[in-house]
Amino acid sequence: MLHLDLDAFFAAVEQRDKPSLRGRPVVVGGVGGRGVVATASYEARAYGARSAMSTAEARRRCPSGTAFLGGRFAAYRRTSEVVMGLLRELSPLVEPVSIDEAYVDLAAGGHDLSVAAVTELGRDLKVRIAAATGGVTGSVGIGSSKLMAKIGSELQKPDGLVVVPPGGELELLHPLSVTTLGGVGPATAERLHQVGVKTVGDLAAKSLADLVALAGRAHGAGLYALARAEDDRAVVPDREAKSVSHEETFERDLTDLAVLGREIDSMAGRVGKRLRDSAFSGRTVTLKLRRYDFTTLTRSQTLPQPTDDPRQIATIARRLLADAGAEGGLRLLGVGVSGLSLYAQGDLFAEDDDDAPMTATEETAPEDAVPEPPLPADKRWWPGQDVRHEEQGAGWVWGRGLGRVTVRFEGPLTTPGPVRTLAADDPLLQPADPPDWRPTA
DNA sequence: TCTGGGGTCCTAGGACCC
DNA sequence: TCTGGGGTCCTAGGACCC
Repeated sequence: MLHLDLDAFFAAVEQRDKPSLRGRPVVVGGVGGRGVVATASYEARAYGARSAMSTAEARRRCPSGTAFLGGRFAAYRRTSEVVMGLLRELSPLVEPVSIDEAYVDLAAGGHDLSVAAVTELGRDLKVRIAAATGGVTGSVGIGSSKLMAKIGSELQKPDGLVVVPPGGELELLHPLSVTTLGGVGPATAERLHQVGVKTVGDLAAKSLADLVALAGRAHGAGLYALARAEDDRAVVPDREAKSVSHEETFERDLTDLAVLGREIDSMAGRVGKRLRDSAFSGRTVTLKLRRYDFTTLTRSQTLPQPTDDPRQIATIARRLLADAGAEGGLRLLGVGVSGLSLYAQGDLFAEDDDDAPMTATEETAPEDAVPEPPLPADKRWWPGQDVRHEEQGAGWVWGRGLGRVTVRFEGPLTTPGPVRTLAADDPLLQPADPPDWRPTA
């Protein structure tokens, strides 16, 4: 496994594009009164500027002559894509973790996995990245798992290369601070410190039961394994998005519900557009708000059908805001949609085609009060396109116009058949479906 | 002039169902 | 005459990551 982490990425792109910034402290992030630092160049880090620090604090620490920049995300994305392209030459299994970070499964790329060979590969990769990006450097870690590769890339930043030889994992891991492990943030670190755990070695001495009691079932079991360098997490090249959201911190706290309503409309517009651009829609609309005193809460509502409609998203978010109230003022609002499915409202079913798969319908949500035209006899639904789940020959098909139509097939969906419209009381839709029913009939 | 924005995953309680 | 045992879905919050 290889892990690549580009060094002070946003600041490095700025220094590449603007020679006058080279060798000078550069801070990229929010430049408004409530901004925070996204990336500080290594020159700025020398003065104590750090990611996630308020920009005001970074201004205090850095000398005059420091460049404070708002960021040019299109440029970062282009540069990132160049780098990801180089990684994909190494292996079909590349998992971008963020715009400046990725894992590569070298085994899947058919490489010689000897220490000497992967060391050479890492060196060569760094040279090619610098050449292709005009001087952006990256730190590379290579090891037997995601855990070891990631730790390797952190050990010699910037411009580092660390190969962890197989068998050397625990020797490297155990002296390190527990906070080196992914998933150990401030809260977990504090609790671990209270029971005397400072290093990964200390962690490895704890029982599974102790860690589960301390950090919860999933997290505790994860820590127990990582402390032993047990990590079989696979590289997942194409993760599907699970939610889409937009949020904004205001320069000054807002109280006026009319003003806040317009902010919601604008955010719902962005979210709806992004959903539409990616052909997703979602059922759960979430409003996030942060009050004047930084208390943060979320309110959500789940719809019977997925939506990507900005007006519908905004209407729900506005109502959630009205219920939550804006007393004292809000410093942040956010609008999000989750529970996503690949689903085009109507469009998938609008085209007529004569491959004539089988289908059946049942209205499941009469309270939706969707005006309900009789189902046209020539309507075609496409199991192959819209099956959301396939297992043991069972599947669910989505229709339009009648609300959500959920049909359960007790048979393979592979054989097309003629369209059938079943009444709600059709025996085929009853719980006692004959187990050998084939929807080819 | 403290404390961004975009996400993921997990937990827990309550409603509801069989 | 005092309370099952699964399971799913929804909501809310929290920890964490980059």
